[in-house]
Amino acid sequence: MNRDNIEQYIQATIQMPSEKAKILADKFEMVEVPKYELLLTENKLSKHTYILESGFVRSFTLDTKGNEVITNIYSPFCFINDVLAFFKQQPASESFQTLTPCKLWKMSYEDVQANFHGIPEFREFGRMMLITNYSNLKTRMLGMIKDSAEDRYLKLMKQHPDIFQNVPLKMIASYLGITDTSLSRIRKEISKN
Amino acid sequence: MNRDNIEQYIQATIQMPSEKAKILADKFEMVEVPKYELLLTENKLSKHTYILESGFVRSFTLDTKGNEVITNIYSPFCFINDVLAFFKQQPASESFQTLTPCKLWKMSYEDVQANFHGIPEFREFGRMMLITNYSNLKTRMLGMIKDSAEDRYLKLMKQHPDIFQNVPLKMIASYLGITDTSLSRIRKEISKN
DNA sequence: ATCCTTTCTTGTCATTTGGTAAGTATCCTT
DNA sequence: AAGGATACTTACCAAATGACAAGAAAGGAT
Repeated sequence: MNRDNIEQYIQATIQMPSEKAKILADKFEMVEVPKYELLLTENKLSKHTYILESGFVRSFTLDTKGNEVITNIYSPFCFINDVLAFFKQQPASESFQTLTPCKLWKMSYEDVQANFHGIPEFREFGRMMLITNYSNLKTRMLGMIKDSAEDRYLKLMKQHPDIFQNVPLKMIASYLGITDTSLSRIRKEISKN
Repeated sequence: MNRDNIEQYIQATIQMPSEKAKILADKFEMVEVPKYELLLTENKLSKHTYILESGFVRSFTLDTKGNEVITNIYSPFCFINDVLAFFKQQPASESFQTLTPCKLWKMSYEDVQANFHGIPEFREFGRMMLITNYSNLKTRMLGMIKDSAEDRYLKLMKQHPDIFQNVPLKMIASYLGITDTSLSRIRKEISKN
Protein backbone atom coordinates (compact mmCIF):
# COMPACT_ATOMS: atom_id res chain seq x y z
CA MET A 1 0.00 0.00 0.00
CA ASN A 2 1.87 3.03 -1.28
CA ARG A 3 1.19 6.08 0.85
CA ASP A 4 3.60 8.45 -0.88
CA ASN A 5 0.93 10.44 -2.65
CA ILE A 6 -1.26 11.02 0.37
CA GLU A 7 1.80 11.95 2.40
CA GLN A 8 2.68 14.56 -0.19
CA TYR A 9 -0.87 15.86 -0.18
CA ILE A 10 -0.75 16.29 3.58
CA GLN A 11 2.55 18.10 3.38
CA ALA A 12 1.27 20.35 0.62
CA THR A 13 -1.68 21.25 2.85
CA ILE A 14 0.29 22.27 5.92
CA GLN A 15 3.99 22.55 6.54
CA MET A 16 5.33 19.69 8.64
CA PRO A 17 8.35 17.38 8.77
CA SER A 18 8.18 14.30 6.60
CA GLU A 19 8.07 11.96 9.62
CA LYS A 20 4.96 13.68 10.97
CA ALA A 21 3.28 13.48 7.57
CA LYS A 22 4.07 9.77 7.46
CA ILE A 23 2.36 9.27 10.82
CA LEU A 24 -0.74 11.10 9.61
CA ALA A 25 -0.77 9.24 6.30
CA ASP A 26 -0.61 5.94 8.16
CA LYS A 27 -3.93 6.69 9.83
CA PHE A 28 -5.81 6.52 6.54
CA GLU A 29 -7.12 3.32 5.03
CA MET A 30 -7.16 2.79 1.28
CA VAL A 31 -10.40 1.78 -0.39
CA GLU A 32 -11.29 1.15 -4.02
CA VAL A 33 -14.83 2.12 -4.87
CA PRO A 34 -16.67 1.24 -8.10
CA LYS A 35 -18.51 3.71 -10.35
CA TYR A 36 -21.73 5.36 -9.15
CA GLU A 37 -21.28 4.36 -5.50
CA LEU A 38 -22.61 6.66 -2.77
CA LEU A 39 -19.92 7.77 -0.33
CA LEU A 40 -22.30 9.88 1.73
CA THR A 41 -26.06 10.32 1.55
CA GLU A 42 -27.95 13.55 2.18
CA ASN A 43 -29.70 13.71 5.57
CA LYS A 44 -27.56 10.88 6.93
CA LEU A 45 -24.59 11.20 9.26
CA SER A 46 -21.12 11.44 7.81
CA LYS A 47 -19.21 8.57 9.41
CA HIS A 48 -16.08 8.80 7.29
CA THR A 49 -13.90 11.36 5.67
CA TYR A 50 -12.08 10.77 2.39
CA ILE A 51 -9.12 11.92 0.36
CA LEU A 52 -9.43 11.24 -3.35
CA GLU A 53 -6.36 9.71 -5.02
CA SER A 54 -7.82 8.81 -8.39
CA GLY A 55 -11.18 9.01 -10.11
CA PHE A 56 -13.99 11.58 -10.01
CA VAL A 57 -16.70 12.30 -7.47
CA ARG A 58 -19.73 14.57 -7.49
CA SER A 59 -21.77 16.09 -4.71
CA PHE A 60 -25.42 16.81 -5.39
CA THR A 61 -28.75 17.65 -3.85
CA LEU A 62 -32.35 18.01 -5.04
CA ASP A 63 -34.10 21.27 -5.90
CA THR A 64 -37.70 21.96 -4.92
CA LYS A 65 -38.97 20.25 -8.06
CA GLY A 66 -36.98 17.12 -7.23
CA ASN A 67 -34.30 17.54 -9.89
CA GLU A 68 -30.73 16.60 -9.05
CA VAL A 69 -28.41 19.58 -8.92
CA ILE A 70 -24.68 19.01 -8.89
CA THR A 71 -22.97 21.22 -6.34
CA ASN A 72 -19.41 20.10 -6.97
CA ILE A 73 -17.20 17.85 -9.04
CA TYR A 74 -14.07 16.56 -7.35
CA SER A 75 -10.85 15.46 -8.99
CA PRO A 76 -7.58 14.24 -7.38
CA PHE A 77 -5.95 15.13 -5.12
CA CYS A 78 -8.61 16.52 -2.86
CA PHE A 79 -10.50 16.20 0.36
CA ILE A 80 -14.04 14.87 0.13
CA ASN A 81 -16.63 15.30 2.84
CA ASP A 82 -19.47 17.45 4.08
CA VAL A 83 -17.08 19.09 6.54
CA LEU A 84 -19.72 20.87 8.59
CA ALA A 85 -21.87 17.77 8.88
CA PHE A 86 -18.85 15.67 9.79
CA PHE A 87 -17.41 17.88 12.52
CA LYS A 88 -20.79 18.63 14.05
CA GLN A 89 -22.08 15.11 13.37
CA GLN A 90 -25.22 16.57 11.83
CA PRO A 91 -27.14 15.18 8.83
CA ALA A 92 -25.33 15.89 5.57
CA SER A 93 -26.75 18.60 3.32
CA GLU A 94 -25.60 16.89 0.14
CA SER A 95 -24.93 13.43 -1.24
CA PHE A 96 -21.53 12.37 -2.56
CA GLN A 97 -21.16 9.81 -5.32
CA THR A 98 -18.32 8.39 -7.37
CA LEU A 99 -18.58 9.08 -11.11
CA THR A 100 -15.81 6.69 -12.04
CA PRO A 101 -13.98 3.92 -10.19
CA CYS A 102 -12.08 5.66 -7.40
CA LYS A 103 -9.14 5.13 -5.12
CA LEU A 104 -9.85 6.82 -1.81
CA TRP A 105 -8.13 7.17 1.52
CA LYS A 106 -10.62 6.87 4.32
CA MET A 107 -10.81 7.57 8.05
CA SER A 108 -13.66 7.05 10.50
CA TYR A 109 -15.09 9.83 12.68
CA GLU A 110 -13.88 8.04 15.81
CA ASP A 111 -10.33 7.80 14.51
CA VAL A 112 -10.38 11.45 13.48
CA GLN A 113 -11.47 12.43 16.98
CA ALA A 114 -8.81 10.26 18.59
CA ASN A 115 -6.07 11.65 16.35
CA PHE A 116 -7.30 15.19 16.89
CA HIS A 117 -6.60 14.80 20.56
CA GLY A 118 -3.26 13.06 20.19
CA ILE A 119 -1.67 14.79 17.22
CA PRO A 120 -1.58 18.62 16.99
CA GLU A 121 -0.61 18.48 13.30
CA PHE A 122 -3.71 16.48 12.61
CA ARG A 123 -5.87 19.10 14.30
CA GLU A 124 -4.17 21.70 12.16
CA PHE A 125 -4.79 19.60 9.06
CA GLY A 126 -8.50 19.40 9.92
CA ARG A 127 -8.64 23.15 10.43
CA MET A 128 -7.04 23.66 7.04
CA MET A 129 -9.62 21.39 5.39
CA LEU A 130 -12.36 23.58 6.85
CA ILE A 131 -10.73 26.76 5.61
CA THR A 132 -10.00 25.31 2.19
CA ASN A 133 -13.56 24.11 1.78
CA TYR A 134 -14.92 27.46 2.89
CA SER A 135 -12.58 29.26 0.54
CA ASN A 136 -13.56 27.04 -2.40
CA LEU A 137 -17.24 27.52 -1.68
CA LYS A 138 -16.80 31.27 -1.56
CA THR A 139 -14.86 31.32 -4.82
CA ARG A 140 -17.54 29.21 -6.43
CA MET A 141 -20.33 31.38 -5.05
CA LEU A 142 -18.69 34.56 -6.33
CA GLY A 143 -18.07 32.88 -9.67
CA MET A 144 -21.74 32.01 -9.99
CA ILE A 145 -22.65 35.61 -9.17
CA LYS A 146 -20.06 37.46 -11.21
CA ASP A 147 -19.43 35.33 -14.27
CA SER A 148 -21.67 34.33 -17.14
CA ALA A 149 -22.31 30.64 -17.82
CA GLU A 150 -19.88 30.83 -20.73
CA ASP A 151 -17.13 32.28 -18.53
CA ARG A 152 -17.71 29.58 -15.93
CA TYR A 153 -17.42 26.96 -18.66
CA LEU A 154 -14.18 28.38 -19.99
CA LYS A 155 -12.68 28.64 -16.52
CA LEU A 156 -13.51 25.04 -15.70
CA MET A 157 -12.15 23.96 -19.06
CA LYS A 158 -8.89 25.72 -18.27
CA GLN A 159 -8.55 24.65 -14.65
CA HIS A 160 -9.85 21.09 -14.95
CA PRO A 161 -9.61 19.76 -18.49
CA ASP A 162 -9.39 16.29 -16.93
CA ILE A 163 -13.01 16.54 -15.83
CA PHE A 164 -14.18 16.93 -19.42
CA GLN A 165 -12.55 13.64 -20.35
CA ASN A 166 -14.22 11.75 -17.52
CA VAL A 167 -17.55 13.32 -16.63
CA PRO A 168 -20.62 13.57 -18.92
CA LEU A 169 -21.42 17.07 -20.17
CA LYS A 170 -24.87 16.74 -18.69
CA MET A 171 -23.36 16.69 -15.21
CA ILE A 172 -20.91 19.46 -15.97
CA ALA A 173 -23.84 21.55 -17.18
CA SER A 174 -25.65 20.96 -13.90
CA TYR A 175 -22.52 21.96 -12.01
CA LEU A 176 -22.30 25.15 -14.08
CA GLY A 177 -25.92 25.93 -13.22
CA ILE A 178 -27.38 25.45 -16.70
CA THR A 179 -29.05 22.71 -18.73
CA ASP A 180 -27.23 20.40 -21.09
CA THR A 181 -29.04 22.13 -23.94
CA SER A 182 -27.61 25.50 -22.96
CA LEU A 183 -24.14 24.06 -22.54
CA SER A 184 -24.37 22.58 -26.02
CA ARG A 185 -25.28 25.99 -27.39
CA ILE A 186 -22.37 27.61 -25.55
CA ARG A 187 -19.95 25.01 -26.90
CA LYS A 188 -21.25 25.61 -30.40
CA GLU A 189 -20.74 29.35 -30.06
CA ILE A 190 -17.19 28.87 -28.81
CA SER A 191 -16.22 26.39 -31.53
CA LYS A 192 -17.18 28.98 -34.15
CA ASN A 193 -14.15 31.04 -33.21
CA MET B 1 -20.39 52.17 27.39
CA ASN B 2 -22.79 49.27 27.95
CA ARG B 3 -21.30 45.98 26.92
CA ASP B 4 -24.15 43.74 28.09
CA ASN B 5 -25.40 42.96 24.60
CA ILE B 6 -22.08 42.03 23.12
CA GLU B 7 -21.31 39.94 26.19
CA GLN B 8 -24.55 38.04 25.65
CA TYR B 9 -23.73 37.59 21.98
CA ILE B 10 -20.37 36.08 22.84
CA GLN B 11 -21.94 33.74 25.36
CA ALA B 12 -24.59 32.70 22.88
CA THR B 13 -21.82 31.86 20.42
CA ILE B 14 -19.79 29.62 22.68
CA GLN B 15 -20.40 28.37 26.18
CA MET B 16 -18.25 30.15 28.76
CA PRO B 17 -18.55 31.61 32.25
CA SER B 18 -19.84 35.16 32.45
CA GLU B 19 -16.50 36.50 33.73
CA LYS B 20 -14.68 35.19 30.67
CA ALA B 21 -17.29 36.69 28.37
CA LYS B 22 -16.82 40.02 30.12
CA ILE B 23 -13.10 39.89 29.49
CA LEU B 24 -13.67 39.21 25.81
CA ALA B 25 -16.34 41.90 25.50
CA ASP B 26 -13.93 44.42 27.03
CA LYS B 27 -11.55 43.95 24.14
CA PHE B 28 -14.00 45.45 21.67
CA GLU B 29 -14.32 49.16 21.02
CA MET B 30 -17.67 50.73 20.25
CA VAL B 31 -18.03 52.84 17.11
CA GLU B 32 -20.99 54.66 15.61
CA VAL B 33 -20.90 54.79 11.85
CA PRO B 34 -23.15 56.92 9.61
CA LYS B 35 -25.20 55.68 6.66
CA TYR B 36 -23.46 54.46 3.48
CA GLU B 37 -20.01 54.25 5.07
CA LEU B 38 -17.55 51.61 3.82
CA LEU B 39 -16.33 49.30 6.59
CA LEU B 40 -14.15 47.24 4.27
CA THR B 41 -13.25 47.69 0.62
CA GLU B 42 -12.76 44.91 -1.91
CA ASN B 43 -9.13 44.15 -2.76
CA LYS B 44 -7.93 45.94 0.36
CA LEU B 45 -6.73 44.33 3.57
CA SER B 46 -9.20 43.78 6.36
CA LYS B 47 -7.69 45.59 9.33
CA HIS B 48 -10.66 45.33 11.69
CA THR B 49 -13.37 42.92 12.58
CA TYR B 50 -16.84 44.01 13.64
CA ILE B 51 -19.88 42.89 15.58
CA LEU B 52 -23.10 44.64 14.60
CA GLU B 53 -25.25 45.88 17.47
CA SER B 54 -27.75 48.03 15.57
CA GLY B 55 -28.37 49.05 11.97
CA PHE B 56 -27.96 47.23 8.68
CA VAL B 57 -24.93 46.42 6.57
CA ARG B 58 -24.49 44.95 3.10
CA SER B 59 -21.62 43.17 1.43
CA PHE B 60 -21.28 43.48 -2.32
CA THR B 61 -19.00 42.98 -5.27
CA LEU B 62 -19.06 43.74 -8.99
CA ASP B 63 -20.01 41.32 -11.75
CA THR B 64 -18.13 41.16 -15.05
CA LYS B 65 -20.29 43.93 -16.48
CA GLY B 66 -19.47 46.20 -13.56
CA ASN B 67 -22.83 45.99 -11.83
CA GLU B 68 -22.97 45.88 -8.05
CA VAL B 69 -24.21 42.56 -6.73
CA ILE B 70 -25.21 42.27 -3.10
CA THR B 71 -23.84 39.11 -1.55
CA ASN B 72 -25.29 39.56 1.94
CA ILE B 73 -27.43 41.78 4.12
CA TYR B 74 -26.52 41.83 7.80
CA SER B 75 -28.80 42.63 10.71
CA PRO B 76 -28.03 42.59 14.47
CA PHE B 77 -26.62 40.79 16.28
CA CYS B 78 -24.01 39.42 13.96
CA PHE B 79 -20.39 39.19 13.07
CA ILE B 80 -19.22 41.26 10.10
CA ASN B 81 -16.01 40.63 8.21
CA ASP B 82 -14.45 38.87 5.29
CA VAL B 83 -13.26 36.12 7.63
CA LEU B 84 -10.93 34.44 5.15
CA ALA B 85 -9.34 37.72 4.12
CA PHE B 86 -8.97 38.77 7.74
CA PHE B 87 -7.35 35.62 9.08
CA LYS B 88 -5.07 35.21 6.11
CA GLN B 89 -4.55 38.96 5.74
CA GLN B 90 -5.32 38.71 2.06
CA PRO B 91 -7.20 41.27 -0.04
CA ALA B 92 -10.94 41.17 0.67
CA SER B 93 -13.16 39.58 -1.97
CA GLU B 94 -16.11 41.86 -1.19
CA SER B 95 -16.85 45.34 0.10
CA PHE B 96 -18.90 45.98 3.25
CA GLN B 97 -21.02 49.09 3.65
CA THR B 98 -23.50 50.39 6.20
CA LEU B 99 -27.03 50.88 4.85
CA THR B 100 -28.24 52.78 7.92
CA PRO B 101 -26.47 54.43 10.83
CA CYS B 102 -24.85 51.59 12.77
CA LYS B 103 -23.52 50.80 16.20
CA LEU B 104 -20.59 48.43 15.84
CA TRP B 105 -18.08 46.76 18.14
CA LYS B 106 -14.67 46.79 16.58
CA MET B 107 -11.30 45.12 17.09
CA SER B 108 -8.05 45.51 15.18
CA TYR B 109 -6.19 42.62 13.59
CA GLU B 110 -3.26 43.12 15.96
CA ASP B 111 -5.50 42.95 19.02
CA VAL B 112 -7.22 39.84 17.67
CA GLN B 113 -3.85 38.17 17.21
CA ALA B 114 -2.70 39.15 20.68
CA ASN B 115 -5.90 37.91 22.29
CA PHE B 116 -5.79 34.72 20.28
CA HIS B 117 -2.51 33.88 21.91
CA GLY B 118 -3.49 34.88 25.41
CA ILE B 119 -7.11 33.76 25.68
CA PRO B 120 -8.16 30.25 24.61
CA GLU B 121 -11.85 31.22 24.68
CA PHE B 122 -11.12 33.95 22.21
CA ARG B 123 -9.48 31.50 19.86
CA GLU B 124 -12.52 29.30 20.19
CA PHE B 125 -14.76 32.29 19.48
CA GLY B 126 -12.80 33.02 16.30
CA ARG B 127 -13.08 29.42 15.22
CA MET B 128 -16.82 29.56 15.74
CA MET B 129 -17.08 32.71 13.60
CA LEU B 130 -15.36 30.85 10.80
CA ILE B 131 -17.69 27.87 11.10
CA THR B 132 -20.79 30.04 11.36
CA ASN B 133 -19.82 32.06 8.31
CA TYR B 134 -19.10 28.92 6.34
CA SER B 135 -22.37 27.40 7.44
CA ASN B 136 -24.32 30.52 6.47
CA LEU B 137 -22.64 30.66 3.09
CA LYS B 138 -23.45 27.03 2.45
CA THR B 139 -27.07 27.49 3.44
CA ARG B 140 -27.30 30.51 1.18
CA MET B 141 -25.64 28.67 -1.69
CA LEU B 142 -28.01 25.72 -1.38
CA GLY B 143 -30.94 28.12 -1.13
CA MET B 144 -29.93 29.81 -4.36
CA ILE B 145 -29.68 26.41 -6.04
CA LYS B 146 -32.74 24.71 -4.64
CA ASP B 147 -35.33 27.44 -4.20
CA SER B 148 -37.08 29.69 -6.68
CA ALA B 149 -36.71 33.46 -6.37
CA GLU B 150 -40.21 33.62 -4.91
CA ASP B 151 -39.33 31.03 -2.25
CA ARG B 152 -36.18 32.94 -1.38
CA TYR B 153 -38.22 36.12 -1.03
CA LEU B 154 -40.78 34.47 1.24
CA LYS B 155 -38.06 32.91 3.39
CA LEU B 156 -36.27 36.20 3.84
CA MET B 157 -39.59 37.89 4.61
CA LYS B 158 -40.23 35.32 7.32
CA GLN B 159 -36.76 35.20 8.82
CA HIS B 160 -35.87 38.89 8.57
CA PRO B 161 -38.94 41.11 8.31
CA ASP B 162 -36.80 43.86 9.89
CA ILE B 163 -34.71 44.06 6.73
CA PHE B 164 -37.78 45.00 4.68
CA GLN B 165 -38.43 47.98 6.92
CA ASN B 166 -34.89 49.29 6.57
CA VAL B 167 -33.38 48.28 3.26
CA PRO B 168 -34.59 49.36 -0.21
CA LEU B 169 -36.26 46.62 -2.26
CA LYS B 170 -33.76 47.26 -5.02
CA MET B 171 -30.99 45.99 -2.75
CA ILE B 172 -33.05 43.09 -1.46
CA ALA B 173 -33.70 42.11 -5.08
CA SER B 174 -29.98 42.10 -5.79
CA TYR B 175 -29.40 39.96 -2.70
CA LEU B 176 -32.07 37.53 -3.91
CA GLY B 177 -30.31 37.33 -7.26
CA ILE B 178 -32.97 39.07 -9.35
CA THR B 179 -33.74 42.59 -10.62
CA ASP B 180 -36.03 45.01 -8.86
CA THR B 181 -38.45 44.57 -11.76
CA SER B 182 -38.69 40.85 -11.14
CA LEU B 183 -39.10 41.35 -7.41
CA SER B 184 -41.93 43.76 -8.09
CA ARG B 185 -43.64 41.13 -10.23
CA ILE B 186 -43.18 38.50 -7.52
CA ARG B 187 -44.63 40.81 -4.88
CA LYS B 188 -47.60 41.53 -7.10
CA GLU B 189 -48.23 37.82 -7.63
CA ILE B 190 -48.08 37.16 -3.89
CA SER B 191 -50.39 40.05 -2.99
CA LYS B 192 -53.05 38.57 -5.26
CA ASN B 193 -53.57 35.72 -2.79
C1' DA C 1 -20.19 -7.36 -35.38
C1' DT C 2 -24.64 -6.16 -33.69
C1' DC C 3 -27.75 -4.27 -30.61
C1' DC C 4 -28.84 -1.36 -27.06
C1' DT C 5 -28.00 2.30 -24.00
C1' DT C 6 -26.21 6.60 -23.11
C1' DT C 7 -24.47 10.92 -24.58
C1' DC C 8 -24.54 14.93 -27.19
C1' DT C 9 -26.37 18.14 -30.47
C1' DT C 10 -29.94 20.57 -32.75
C1' DG C 11 -34.49 22.54 -33.77
C1' DT C 12 -38.86 24.46 -32.36
C1' DC C 13 -41.59 26.64 -29.15
C1' DA C 14 -42.88 28.47 -24.57
C1' DT C 15 -41.48 30.69 -20.46
C1' DT C 16 -38.80 33.44 -17.79
C1' DT C 17 -36.09 37.22 -17.02
C1' DG C 18 -33.88 41.57 -18.06
C1' DG C 19 -33.55 46.39 -20.09
C1' DT C 20 -35.63 50.59 -20.63
C1' DA C 21 -38.66 54.05 -19.71
C1' DA C 22 -42.65 56.19 -17.91
C1' DG C 23 -45.56 57.06 -14.17
C1' DT C 24 -46.78 57.11 -9.28
C1' DA C 25 -45.63 57.29 -4.55
C1' DT C 26 -42.69 58.39 -0.78
C1' DC C 27 -39.27 60.68 1.70
C1' DC C 28 -36.10 64.47 2.76
C1' DT C 29 -34.52 69.09 2.72
C1' DT C 30 -35.18 73.71 2.83
C1' DA D 1 -45.68 73.65 1.79
C1' DA D 2 -42.79 73.13 -2.36
C1' DG D 3 -39.31 71.01 -4.80
C1' DG D 4 -36.31 67.45 -5.83
C1' DA D 5 -34.40 63.09 -5.16
C1' DT D 6 -35.19 58.32 -4.46
C1' DA D 7 -37.97 54.25 -4.37
C1' DC D 8 -41.34 51.34 -6.32
C1' DT D 9 -44.50 49.67 -9.78
C1' DT D 10 -46.00 48.79 -14.36
C1' DA D 11 -45.88 48.18 -19.36
C1' DC D 12 -43.59 46.96 -23.51
C1' DC D 13 -40.17 44.67 -26.01
C1' DA D 14 -35.84 41.93 -26.47
C1' DA D 15 -32.81 38.37 -25.00
C1' DA D 16 -31.74 34.29 -22.62
C1' DT D 17 -32.92 29.98 -21.04
C1' DG D 18 -35.61 25.84 -20.46
C1' DA D 19 -38.71 21.91 -22.00
C1' DC D 20 -39.40 18.64 -25.26
C1' DA D 21 -38.41 15.78 -29.00
C1' DA D 22 -35.77 13.93 -32.73
C1' DG D 23 -31.66 12.46 -34.56
C1' DA D 24 -26.62 11.59 -34.72
C1' DA D 25 -22.67 9.81 -32.39
C1' DA D 26 -20.22 7.10 -29.16
C1' DG D 27 -19.55 3.43 -25.91
C1' DG D 28 -20.58 -1.23 -23.70
C1' DA D 29 -22.33 -5.76 -23.42
C1' DT D 30 -23.26 -10.04 -25.41
